[in-house]
Amino acid sequence: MKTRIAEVKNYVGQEVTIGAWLANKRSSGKIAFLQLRDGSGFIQGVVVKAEVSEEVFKLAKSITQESSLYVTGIVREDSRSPFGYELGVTNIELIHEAHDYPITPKEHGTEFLMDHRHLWLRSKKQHANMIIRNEIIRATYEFFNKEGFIKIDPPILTSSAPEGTTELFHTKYFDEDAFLSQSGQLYMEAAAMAFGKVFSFGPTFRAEKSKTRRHLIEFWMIEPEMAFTTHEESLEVQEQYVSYIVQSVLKNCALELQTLGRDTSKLENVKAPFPRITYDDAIKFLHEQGFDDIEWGDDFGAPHETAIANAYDKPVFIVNFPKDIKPFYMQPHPDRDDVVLCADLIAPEGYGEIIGGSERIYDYELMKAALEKHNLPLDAYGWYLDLCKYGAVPHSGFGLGLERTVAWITGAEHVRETIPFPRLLNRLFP
RNA sequence: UCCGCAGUAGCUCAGUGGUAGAGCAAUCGGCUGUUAACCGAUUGGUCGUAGGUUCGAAUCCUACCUGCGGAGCCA
Repeated sequence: MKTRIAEVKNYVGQEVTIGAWLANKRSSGKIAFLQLRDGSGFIQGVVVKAEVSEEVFKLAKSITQESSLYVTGIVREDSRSPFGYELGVTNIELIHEAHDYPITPKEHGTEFLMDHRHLWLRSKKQHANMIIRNEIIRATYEFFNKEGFIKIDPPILTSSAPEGTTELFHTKYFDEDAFLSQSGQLYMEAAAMAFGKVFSFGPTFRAEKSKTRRHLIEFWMIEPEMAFTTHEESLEVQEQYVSYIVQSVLKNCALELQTLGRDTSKLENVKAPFPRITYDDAIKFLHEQGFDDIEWGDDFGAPHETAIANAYDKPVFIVNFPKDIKPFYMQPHPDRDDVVLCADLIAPEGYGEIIGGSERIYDYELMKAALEKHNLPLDAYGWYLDLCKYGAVPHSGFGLGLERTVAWITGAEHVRETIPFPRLLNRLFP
């Protein structure tokens, strides 16, 4: 019976064949332990000299790391295995013999591992990272489908910047100038007026010279947008959504979290509702904590975000930022002219901002004035202004950065380990 | 763009002016329950690049390149 490692629990006591790669091996004179992986999981194959042919035992002792094999054996439960099962090998068929696999079972530096990212993905921890990333993606689709959202795909090639500030990747669109999308939000607002509740999930490009553990040049963002929805209602969706993905990972990726050595007690507590602190109170709090390098009107730096996050045992919303440090499309606070209806969600343990969201302006004159104030060309934004012209409604939305969320949940040191092939300031390879 | 750190064997590193080293990987041998297995042997070098100081430079000086960590900006 041909099967995969993830399925062997269904075949205890039976003989199965698995297509696998050799991750590592240990052997002595009369027994060999093969650490096998097949993409679905990791299992140990035990080859006992007395139980197999001489050729098979000789082969077992000589197989090189990352050679591909068909391994046949009897599945048995074993408490010594973290996975719970092992394979009593009866036969091995060598498919391809690998030589001088670069990533050895010892430690390696970041540069070397990143240069071999195409091979590094095979290792146990990177495998666990990608499985958890996949679970977050799966739970995202499940959550939004359950809540009645429609998935809408905004364009990646665009003619204008949603927010005039950040640097965009410039390219040519035949004879025109074009830019890679840095956010699908404006398109999602149009989609929300067509479908009510929508979400996007796709790549985003920022040509920023950012070089920290929280930044990628190309990253993936989930951007829901909801018509007839206030800022407060949007916050409730956000905390429900984040709780849902954390609880899904805890439920479905226990082995992967264990492989990564993640302290899950800090994740178990992540259940809605999340605490909220106003920008005003956050500034006061920071001053009380002894930060004298920030004043009302400044944006938070990484140390500020971390200090605020550390005051809570769940993700925390910072709400109502000053208008001047936020993008043009945010709805002003009804009682105050100087702040807008927005929130950043700060993840615990120093992982920083994972969501930015707001209620959007829907008054035509207000939007027109906002565009003009930011020197954005009205002709390029004409289609966006149309949304305020034909049946405008209060609406809110947010963007969640996938890699930062994966980094937080997996406990990764750096977001580069949370995406299969990271694009960084100095890395476009492999 | 700015600040700080680093570049020596395939990998991780030691070596601060006088013959280029260790562990791992690889190869060979040993070992019946290993968990980065262990033990013995063998193989393995343009010391990031260019220039300079010196009888002599991996080591000191200058420039450049590359990477890492952080800042700003952001998700």
